[in-house]
Amino acid sequence: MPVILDPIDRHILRVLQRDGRISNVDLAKEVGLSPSPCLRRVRLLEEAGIIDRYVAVLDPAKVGAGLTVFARVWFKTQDAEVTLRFAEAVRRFPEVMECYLTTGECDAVLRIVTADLHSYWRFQADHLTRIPSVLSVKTDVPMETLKRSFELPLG
Amino acid sequence: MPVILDPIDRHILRVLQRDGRISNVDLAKEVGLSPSPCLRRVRLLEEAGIIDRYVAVLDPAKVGAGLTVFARVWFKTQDAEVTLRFAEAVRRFPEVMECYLTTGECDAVLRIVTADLHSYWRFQADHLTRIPSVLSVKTDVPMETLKRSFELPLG
DNA sequence: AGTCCTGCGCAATGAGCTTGCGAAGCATCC
DNA sequence: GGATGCTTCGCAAGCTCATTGCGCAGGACT
Repeated sequence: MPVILDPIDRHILRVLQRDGRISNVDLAKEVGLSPSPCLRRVRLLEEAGIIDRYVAVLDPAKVGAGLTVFARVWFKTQDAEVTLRFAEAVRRFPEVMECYLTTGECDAVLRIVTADLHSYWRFQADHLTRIPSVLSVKTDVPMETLKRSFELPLG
Repeated sequence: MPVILDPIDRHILRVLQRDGRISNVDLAKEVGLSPSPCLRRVRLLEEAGIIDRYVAVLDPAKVGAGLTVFARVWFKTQDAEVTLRFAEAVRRFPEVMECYLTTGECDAVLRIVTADLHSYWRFQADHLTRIPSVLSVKTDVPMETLKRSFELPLG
């Protein structure tokens, strides 16, 4: 069950993280295999869940989702009930791209995507702060994206 | 130059954000077109930069990158020189998946991925706090991921 | 040395991609 | 009001690529 990753597997993963739609023959050439064992390895990586899925990455600015906001959230209380309800609420909002429960300064970190600052404040007022679990919200608003990578480091 | 998105284009984008490797014939069926005009639309979306790229999404836990940390960074000063050097430094670290320059409470927000908390503190001590621009760092450490979506809302 | 096991390359078949072409819908302009 | 030009569709042909089964080589264990 635990699939070991040899250098060729890591090479495959590195290439697929850069180009998820590369043809199998090109991928095979890149990693120094013939097409069939290369495809077999990819299938194994998929079945093992190491490759979770393939997605198209859109340009946020060009589809009316130009603004990213990081919202740090504090809960009213810290019980399981509260986090569960918060999770359910958050899952329904497509604007919330990521949601993490944290320990330390705040209780949750959200990455929220909207068209502009106007839409964001509307979302926060109308939806985010109305979730019963939420005590308060603090935002960090990026003015510029310096780096946005999708490639996990593979040792 | 400004490419307009009709409902079919948005439908295509929605599907490709969910499955970036769907075959063109299946995609065409899904959106109610024949394969050729469907492929043509996809090509146009790619050339317009609306589709930026296709990537394989890996399971972080299974490739030794199980820990995500949000680091908020404060700079020593606020000039262009400092941000430029910070950007260059950050770009070289594969652990830094995202980096945003922010306004408000802190100066930058980073999403950093490492194997575990140990590796993170080592990274912060050895690399992050040694960037000359950096005055201080505060971290928010997720204990649990409630949501990790790659699908931008498309109206 | 013999056997088992794992992983590679090769070849054939079938599916999907890609391009050119003709037709239909629609707006514009005499 | 009808003709013209533009856009975008569907169809068909050629070609690349994915997929599967099979034989073979190299290493481990007996």
